Order: sequence, then structure tokens, then C-alpha cells
Amino acid sequence: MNSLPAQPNQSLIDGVRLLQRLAITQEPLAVTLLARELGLEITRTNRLVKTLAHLGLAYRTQSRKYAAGPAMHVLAAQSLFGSGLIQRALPHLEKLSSQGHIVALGVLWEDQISYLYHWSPGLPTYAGLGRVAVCPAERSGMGIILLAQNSDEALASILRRHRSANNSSYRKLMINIRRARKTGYGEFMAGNSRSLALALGTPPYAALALSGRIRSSKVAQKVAILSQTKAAIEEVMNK
Amino acid sequence: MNSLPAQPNQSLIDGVRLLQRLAITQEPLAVTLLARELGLEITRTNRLVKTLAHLGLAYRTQSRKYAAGPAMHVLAAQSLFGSGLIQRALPHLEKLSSQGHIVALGVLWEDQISYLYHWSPGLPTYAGLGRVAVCPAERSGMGIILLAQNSDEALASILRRHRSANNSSYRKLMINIRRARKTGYGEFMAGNSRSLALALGTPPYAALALSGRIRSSKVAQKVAILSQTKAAIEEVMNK
DNA sequence: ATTCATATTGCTAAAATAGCAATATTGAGC
DNA sequence: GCTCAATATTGCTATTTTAGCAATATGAAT
Repeated sequence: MNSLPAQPNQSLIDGVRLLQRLAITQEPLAVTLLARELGLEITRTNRLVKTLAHLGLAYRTQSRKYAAGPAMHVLAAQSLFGSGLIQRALPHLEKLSSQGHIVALGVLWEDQISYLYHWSPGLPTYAGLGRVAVCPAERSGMGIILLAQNSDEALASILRRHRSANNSSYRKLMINIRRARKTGYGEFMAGNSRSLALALGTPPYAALALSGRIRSSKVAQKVAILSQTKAAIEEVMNK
Repeated sequence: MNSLPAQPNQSLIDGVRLLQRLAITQEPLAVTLLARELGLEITRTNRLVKTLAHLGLAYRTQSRKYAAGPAMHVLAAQSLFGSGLIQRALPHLEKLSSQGHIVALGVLWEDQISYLYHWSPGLPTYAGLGRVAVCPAERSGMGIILLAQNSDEALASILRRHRSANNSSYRKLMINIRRARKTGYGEFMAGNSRSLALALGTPPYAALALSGRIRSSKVAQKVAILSQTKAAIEEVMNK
């Protein structure tokens, strides 16, 4: 993202990754699992997680597993403001409600999509916040368009590190990614539900999606609507 | 918050503090200022901030100042879910709208209150999110009730580290804190606007407030209403 | 252009961490 | 309850990383 400093601090880098991993699921995780998932040594992981626990950012259960701690509320408040994306995007996302589809705003982390907003018809607008955990990027329109920004090598390196090594799903993903690069939008089908997504920002920092039973004949129209919202959000973000 | 690990990682601790400091204001900050504010050495600060910049969590302006970076959106999405507080509190906060006052949900960090939610009459519910930056804890009902949880020594240590060393304001704060400990709610007057706040959770992890032109005769009634909301939020948080 | 303030890096002493091996703790199965 | 196996945690010291000085670079202001 930026030039490496003279002395990049590996403890900070991996500590933040652990923090992020703890944040995205509710279930408490064992140190061994955390270490394996992030490719870290166990003792080191244990100490970093305990440091996070000391800060209140992690919480140790009786069975010595770790989950998000109470200071996560503090970090949420701070990063919510620091990001400013939800605050500025919400008025525009709300306007998409009338489409009758799921509306989502998400970000890519490693090989996962996290949702800033995930709204289904019938819910009040405010209920879309922090409602949904994560989705594997390869099974998400947003994931596909965000992954598509990477070079094939960078992509391979991301995917190699995660269980996504499965060959058949990898090939499917690459097909979707190549199409996304050509069309400019991410598309993923799950059963007869279609997810359409556009990236926000250059370089992209988030993505925007509509999901539901969208017929092929309506795709261009829905993408055009997403484009308007994309432009509107990018405009307020560039101020 | 938790027992110190065998090898607490100071880089992670201070790196996270820097991250938090960058998140809570929009203006880019010079390294010197960051270092002074957090009581850190300049070279170290420079390297930690550059590591954050490498992760995308900080952004370096042309004039070599640092602000929140694009990965802050990612952290916001993750911590929003990891915290779960906004998601679960919003339906209850919305019910407070009919009171005709400002409704807020905030957290304490060092000597500052950050807002998860800060809603004013006339706004849509969703607009209360991430709208307001920070407020010095000593000038906030929420700040007072949250600071009141600390022992006098812990309190002195928090305040000593910050510019709040001002004697007259310190004395006023202590009066407010002692009253809060007795009454169980935080109260702060700014002009003729009154702010009333209750802490959430044991130990408290956040606070809830109503602010506006609240007459003395109405205080007990408003505190009772806040208590109901507090109980409702605590209940959903304990599941 | 020159000056000043601040950011950044090179360098090495000093301090913190890594990671092994040992120990402690917990949960599962008797 | 007891034993065993799996996992977490810590003590220890070699190794690595960081701290912080001094030097340099980079901008901004004049």
C-alpha cells in the first residue's frame, strides 16, 4: 500500500492481523487455530493474543479460547469515524432499497469479504449495519470484483495461503475474475440468486452490490443503477 | 483488562494506540505531534506510523503528515461486526428518538469520548452513525460516568498524561465524578443544555446519553427512561 | 536560493522477541 | 474422581529486532 519503512514492525503487523481475525467471527478461537490460519508460530501467537487481551481487544474464555473483547467497541467507534465510509455512503445505499434486492457494501480482507452494510428488503435501513459476518471472496460478486484488481501472481499468492487451494473452485474463480476484468463488474451466481458488484475508489477500497433474483435481461440495468450510486459515493468520499 | 502476558508486546500496544489516535480525527497529524500526544519517542513513532501506512491503515499526505488510510474501512467493517454493540443497540436507541433530545452511545478512550452513535432530532436514525468525532471526557455526561468507574489514583494518572492538567477544570470534573458515583448517572451542563448518561455493562464498556434542554424537574424521569434502554441493551449483549 | 523545522534513515548498543523444551492446564474418556 | 492426550503457557537464552543518537534528507516558508 505504501513504501516499507526502514524498520517495519512485524509484531504490529501480525498483531493487527490477529485482531482482525478475531473481529470477523463470533466464536472463540483456540491459539493453535489462529496460528495455523495466519501462518504464525504458536508461542508468538499466544503472546500477541495475550497482549491484545491485555488491551481489552481480545477476550479469553474459560476454555482458553479467544474472541473479540470489550475494547472492540472502542475500536469500532473510532474506526467508524476514521473511515467515514458508512456515514457518507448510507444515504445513497438507502436509495437502492427500492430495487427490491439485497444491498451490500463490503471490503476485502485476505480472502474474505466483510460487510459494512448488508440489507435485505423488509429491514429498516439502520439494521443493515454489522449484521453479517464474512463471506469467502470467491463466492461473492464483491469478492470477485475486488480480487480482480490484483495481478494474477498476487492473486495466486493470496489464494495459496488459504484453504481455497481447491482446484475446481479455483478455476471457476479465475473465470469469474477474467470476466469481471472485462465487464468492469463482479458477478456471482448461487443457485438462482445473482450478485452484481462494483468496486469503489481508485485503487478500490470497498465494493457495492445488489443481490437477488436478477434475470439476465435486467443485469445491464442494475449495473447502471449501481454505477450511479458508485459515482455518488465516490464523490462524497473525495471531499 | 486482563493479566499481563509473559512478554507483552510494546510495539503492538503503541502501534494500536497510534492507529486509534489517527482514527478519531480527520486532520492529518505530524509525527512530532503524534509522538508528543501519546508520550512516545519520535523515531519510534515514525517507524510505527510507517508500518501502519504500509498496512494501509494510515495515509501519508504530501506534507508528510498522517491520517487514517483506506484499510480503515476494512477495520471499521470488521470491528463493527466484532463489537456487535451498534447492531444490537440501534433498535433500542431508535426508541429514544421520541424524547426530543440528542441520543448518544459512546465509549471512553484515554481522556476522550468517541461516539458510536450521535443522533439529533430531525435526522434519520441511520445518520447518527460515525457522525461526530470526539469530545473531551470531562465535558461529557458519558465521560463523567465512565471516568467515575476508575479509582481516584487511576483517574489522576489518566488526566495527568493529558492536557487536562488545568486545575480549575480538574476540580470541576472531580465534583461531577463524585456526584456521578453517588447518583449512578453522569451529568454535565454546557450553557443551558444538560447531558445525562448511564454506563453500560459491568465493567462498563460504553455509555448511553440524552442531551438537550432538560429541566431539573425532568431529570429523574429521563434517567428512568435511560435505565430501561440500558437494561434492554445489556440484555441483548449478554446473549 | 537560503533557512528552518521536521521527517527519515544508518548505525550499533541495548532491549525485546523467538522458539525450544519444560510445565501447567483443561477436556475427554474411563 | 483418575488418566491421558491435547493444548496453552511460561522460563530461558540465543538471536533478532528495536531504540535512539547523530547524520541526512526533504519540504515549507521566506
